[in-house]
Amino acid sequence: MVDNLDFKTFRRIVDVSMEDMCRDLFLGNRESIRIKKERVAVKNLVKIFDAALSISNEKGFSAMSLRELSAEAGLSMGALYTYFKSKDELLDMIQRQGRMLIMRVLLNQIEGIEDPKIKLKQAILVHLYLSEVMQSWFYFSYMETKNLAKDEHRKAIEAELFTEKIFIDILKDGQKKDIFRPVDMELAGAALKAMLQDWYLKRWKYARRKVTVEKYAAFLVDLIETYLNPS
Amino acid sequence: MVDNLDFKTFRRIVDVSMEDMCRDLFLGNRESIRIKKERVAVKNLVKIFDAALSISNEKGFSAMSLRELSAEAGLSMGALYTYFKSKDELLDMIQRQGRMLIMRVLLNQIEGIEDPKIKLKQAILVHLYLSEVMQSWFYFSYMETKNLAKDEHRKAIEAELFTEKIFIDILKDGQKKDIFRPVDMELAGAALKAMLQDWYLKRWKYARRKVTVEKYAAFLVDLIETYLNPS
DNA sequence: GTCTATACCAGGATAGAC
DNA sequence: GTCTATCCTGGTATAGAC
Repeated sequence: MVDNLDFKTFRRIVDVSMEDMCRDLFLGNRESIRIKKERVAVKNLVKIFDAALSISNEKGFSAMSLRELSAEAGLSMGALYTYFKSKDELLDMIQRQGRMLIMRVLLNQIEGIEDPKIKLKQAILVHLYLSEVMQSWFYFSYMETKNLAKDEHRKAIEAELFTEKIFIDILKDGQKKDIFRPVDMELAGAALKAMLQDWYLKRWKYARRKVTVEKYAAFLVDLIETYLNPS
Repeated sequence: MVDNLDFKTFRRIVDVSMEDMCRDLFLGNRESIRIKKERVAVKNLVKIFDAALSISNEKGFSAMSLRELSAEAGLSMGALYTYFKSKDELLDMIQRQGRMLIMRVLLNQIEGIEDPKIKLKQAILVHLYLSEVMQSWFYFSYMETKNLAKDEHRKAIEAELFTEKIFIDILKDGQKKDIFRPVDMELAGAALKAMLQDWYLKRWKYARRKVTVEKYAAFLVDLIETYLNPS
């Protein structure tokens, strides 16, 4: 039986940062990025991504002008365009890279757990902690999905359904093993997903009420377990 | 003891439509709207609002050009500007008018109910049914809140907290009367709100899975009642 | 690799004819 | 009340100097 994963431990064992994300991006797109030195490229990509998320989450990606982005990132317009070919491509890059990172961490942290109850809890904790560390990315991703080009839009929807399916599969497994009572697990999974998303979509609200991520996690686990307990 | 409000009945007894909303808007802003004939004004406002919601929900309000809006609404650019002074004002108008309508209906439909359990159910049903009828407005409102000017933005946040508080108050009342078990009602209210919002934010998902609003409502009531049942 | 200067176009907004 | 024609700002994108 594994102990509860707490937030501090999560941060220590899981390597997630803007820098990692940008390094992955650089290594995976060497051809299309005109800058060749890794140190320089990663440093600037971090500045660009940070600035883009910060401005976009304030006023929306399409309302962000590249002049603004250039000022906030501390790079000239010309320099920006050595990292991406168009504003739309920048949007795609941010979304794609974030999705990859999330999938990797989430799957990684729950694999090998057999007990559905423990696995469910672990998945909830990892999802919440991830969205706590990468809040600006999660918020951005949610809000800007509909502005993506068709192909990327489709992939974003698939990713959303895929993570939801991870939860639904755990729930169904638990039901088969008579650990959870028989309810509509598709709806339960959707509801769970909605509450997980609320954590990063309404961060201002929870911050104002001084709700920590661990308190929210405990509440969520309690709620879902109470609902699923055999009666 | 009241019977469950079903969706069909709701549609019959509650008068909500774009036209009503636009008539209210016209009557409340006679001075600032340059058109004087009610019939003409309301007809065109409906066309403008419908077009604006449809385009914005596809690609975002700030990405919608007024030329596009003018084409979709079937009015010239010049005509558009007799109904609002600027694109930003249009955004404010839509948001403000929708908020008023929702408050009116929601408060109206739950007032006078004493039993917390029945009142909670009624509030959930009314919220879901309202967002079903006005889905495009709810989606728009959620997605575009952050693009509002400072003052309207503040009001939108207040409205969000106000409706949440309606739920939290019912929950706390039930707890005081020992009908619900003692849990953190602020968190329960927030979670409930998140699931209510998911209904209009992820409509495509529920439509694809053929989940009706009444099925979703029943699920939500079951989930929250199970959680709150005294143990 | 990065900057400045500039091209070019689309956007919001309005004047004035009908 | 509505339309057409036009203004002008500010947007994305790039060329070419350093």
